[in-house]
Amino acid sequence: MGRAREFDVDGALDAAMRTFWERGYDGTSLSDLTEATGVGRQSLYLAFGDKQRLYLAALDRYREHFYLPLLEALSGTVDVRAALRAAILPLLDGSCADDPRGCFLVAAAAERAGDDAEVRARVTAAFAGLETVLLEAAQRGRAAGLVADTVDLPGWAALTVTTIQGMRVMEAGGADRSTLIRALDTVLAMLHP
Amino acid sequence: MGRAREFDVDGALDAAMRTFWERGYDGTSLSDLTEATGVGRQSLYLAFGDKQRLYLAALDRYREHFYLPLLEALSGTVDVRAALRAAILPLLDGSCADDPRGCFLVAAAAERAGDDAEVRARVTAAFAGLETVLLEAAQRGRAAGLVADTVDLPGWAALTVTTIQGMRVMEAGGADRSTLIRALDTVLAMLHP
DNA sequence: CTTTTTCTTGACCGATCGATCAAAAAAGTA
DNA sequence: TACTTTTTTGATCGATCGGTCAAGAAAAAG
Repeated sequence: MGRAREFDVDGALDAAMRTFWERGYDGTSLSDLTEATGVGRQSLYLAFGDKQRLYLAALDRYREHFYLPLLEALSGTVDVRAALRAAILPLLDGSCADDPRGCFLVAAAAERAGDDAEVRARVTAAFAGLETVLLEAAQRGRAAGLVADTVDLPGWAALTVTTIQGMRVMEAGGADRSTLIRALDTVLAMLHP
Repeated sequence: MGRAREFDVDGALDAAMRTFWERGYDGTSLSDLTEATGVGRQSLYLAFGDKQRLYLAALDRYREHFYLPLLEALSGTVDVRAALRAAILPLLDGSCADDPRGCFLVAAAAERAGDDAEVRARVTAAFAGLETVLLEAAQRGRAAGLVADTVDLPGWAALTVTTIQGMRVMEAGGADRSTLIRALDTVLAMLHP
C-alpha cells in the first residue's frame, strides 16, 4: 500500500478553494497554496495534479458546497420568492464573514472561462442548471397559485439567473447593498399574482 | 523641452487597455504590454507610471470609449427599451469581433476591486452612473407615455443595471446568447404600458 | 557650437513563478 | 527481516515576474 497520506484531502481542497476564490487563479501562487493548506508542494502535486487541476477541483468543491445547496433549496419549495430571498440576502449582509466576497463561479467566468474550456464548461453548466431549477420552481409556484398567470416564466428564469450573477459582480465591485436588494426584490415582485 | 516622445500615447494606452481587458491584471505581464503597444518598457514607465497606474488609465479609457457612449445614448432618448436593446445586442451577436469578450469593468470588479480601492471606486461609480441614467431615461419615458405607470422605476433601474452586469459575466462564461437576449427582453418588457 | 533635458534602448536586478528531483520516512507485503 | 510502494521534505530547476539602471540619441535653450 505504501505510506499513508498524512493530510486531509478534503480539508486541503477546502483551503485551496478559499484561496483561489479570494485571490483568483493568476493571483494565487503555489506558495500561497502550500501555506493555506499546510501541505507540502510535492504532496499537492501528487494528490491533485498541477495548478490547473487543483483549480478545477476547487471549482467543483465550490459548486458542491455553495451552489448545489441553493439548487436544492429551490427544488424543495413552491415559494420561489421566499426561498430565493432567504438564500441570497445572507450573502449580501455580511453574515458570511468567513467566506470571501463575491461568487467563485463568477470570478472563474470572468478570469478563466475565456482561456480554459474546462472552466467554461463548469460555469455554463452551473448557470444553466440554476436557470432550469428557477423555471421549475416558478412553474410549481404557478400551479400553487403563488405566481401570476401573466408572467413569462422562461423569460423570468433567464432574467433571474442573470440578475443573480450581476448581483455577485456588483457585490464584489463594492456596490451599495440597498441597490442589490432592491434589484432582487424587483425581479421577485414580477411573480406577484 | 528635451527629446520628443516617439510613440502615440493614446494608441499605446488603447493597446494596453485591450491587453488588460483580454487577459486581466495578473494575466498581463510587462512583456505583454511592451509587445502589444510596441513601446519600450522604460518609456511605458515614464509615460504612465507602474503597472497599477497603467491599469487604472486603461480602465478610464475603457470607460470613456465603451461606457460613456452607452450613457449618452440613454441620456438622449425617451425610448429606453429601444436604446438599450440597440446598445447591448451588438455586444452579444459577435459583431464586435475586434473587441475582447465581456466587459472590462466587470472583469476589473471581479479581479481587482477587492484589492485595489482605486479600481473599486471607478467600478462603483460606473455602475451607479448607469443606474442613474437608466432611472432618468425611464422617467422621461413615463412622461412620454412609453412606460407603464405601475412600474417601480427605481427598482427597475437597480434591476436593469444588475442585469446588464450579469449578462456580461454570463457572456464571458460562454452562456447561450438566446438566454441573455431573453433576460434583456424580459427586463425591458417590464416597462410596457 | 555646448549645455540641459527628455526619451529610447537594452541590459540587468532580486524575487518569485510553476514544476521537478532525489533522498528520507512510513506503510504494507513477503 | 528485507522488499516494494507511496508520501513527505527540502533543495533546486529554468523561466519569468515587475521594476530599475546607465548609456546613448534627439530635441530645445544658451
